[in-house]
Amino acid sequence: MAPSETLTAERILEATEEVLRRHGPAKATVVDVARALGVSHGTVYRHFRTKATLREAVTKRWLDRTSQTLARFVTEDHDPETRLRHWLAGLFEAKRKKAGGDPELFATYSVLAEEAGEAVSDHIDELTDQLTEIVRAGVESGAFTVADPAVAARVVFQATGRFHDPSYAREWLKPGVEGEFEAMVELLVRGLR
Amino acid sequence: MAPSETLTAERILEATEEVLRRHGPAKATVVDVARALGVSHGTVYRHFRTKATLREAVTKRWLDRTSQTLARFVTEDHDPETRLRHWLAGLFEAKRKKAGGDPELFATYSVLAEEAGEAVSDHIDELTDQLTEIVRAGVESGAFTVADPAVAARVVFQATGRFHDPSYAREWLKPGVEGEFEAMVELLVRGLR
DNA sequence: GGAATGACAGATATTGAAATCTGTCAGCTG
DNA sequence: CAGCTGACAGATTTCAATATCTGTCATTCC
Repeated sequence: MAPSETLTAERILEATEEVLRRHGPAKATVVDVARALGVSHGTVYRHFRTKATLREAVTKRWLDRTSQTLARFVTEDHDPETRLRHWLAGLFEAKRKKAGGDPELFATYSVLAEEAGEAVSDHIDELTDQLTEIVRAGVESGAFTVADPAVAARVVFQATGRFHDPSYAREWLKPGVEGEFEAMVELLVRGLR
Repeated sequence: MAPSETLTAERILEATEEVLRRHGPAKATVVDVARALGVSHGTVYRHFRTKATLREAVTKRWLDRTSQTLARFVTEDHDPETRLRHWLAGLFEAKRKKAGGDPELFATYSVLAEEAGEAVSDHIDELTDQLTEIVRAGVESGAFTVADPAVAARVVFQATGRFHDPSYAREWLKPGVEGEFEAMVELLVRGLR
């Protein structure tokens, strides 16, 4: 019962990510994944009903990594405004690092995210919930003044889209983005106070 | 010297738009444009050096229509905050109307805009300049308090990207966008004051 | 008997040959 | 002679035949 002999969903997802890294989103097939695992493709279909399901699962896994990284800023030991600034900076930083560090893999996952409508909107909901939590704390402490924290959080998330939406990834390399990001956060924080 | 006998750049652009409307961005060829005008394609090349130049010109023409629509809000007879609100609402309205009224043509121009890097960034510069003008007036009247109107204008433009960037066009149909837009403008205006 | 296999049908992707397009230019035309 | 034409070379696109892939399931294997 060595791990290499038990075929789990997790092992399939690892192999899928590897195949995606190698072949890219257009050419990565279920047959490739099965080959990488040394099983027949029918076996992969026993764990994931369709290719789309498999892709969505691997995408969700990728998105969840970001959510988890950011979760710590929500409960951080700072005042709400600082937590908000850290959370936004953390989101931008995380995305920029992913995009800059392995551009091909990032492009691959951007394509997958395009397909995986629900996984993405769930992810956005999760991030917005985290933001809402911070804004709500700010309202309670009197640092922020907004009618509805959930609405304010969504607006802040959307306003900063340029710094986390993958379709703007190429902008993240330009000199001056850092300054634009600072100015954006400044304006939004002022609007919340 | 009837207009139908004089081949001007403008007539070529009209024909190009018509061909794009009919065939879409992928299949619209210079030969099609020449055929629509009843001339040889060599003649079209006399007015536009390349197909890319022609496409960029027709894109610029399309973008300029929006710039002109919005220009009137800059000098409108209202206080700066109202002008800002009108300008932003006008931008959203104009884009949404274009996208909703003729989705295929909008999709066609979205593709063209993707290719025409410089025409688009010029257009964005022009819109940002208009916004800067309004923000500057607001700072002078004491309605707004910002260090640099140009920076603030760019941030406001970027923050509202979701409501004017063509890549978000499908979001514009969802119920509730109107409310999201209002909330966004509210937060930004508060941040500027 | 529960998990894995591999043959299969229909859908999708690849390939290479033929058709069309882009951009040039020498010559025609009014 | 200024503006237009159409033939041309090289690049790109189309199309149809071929190969591969997706998803199923009767059978095999441990």
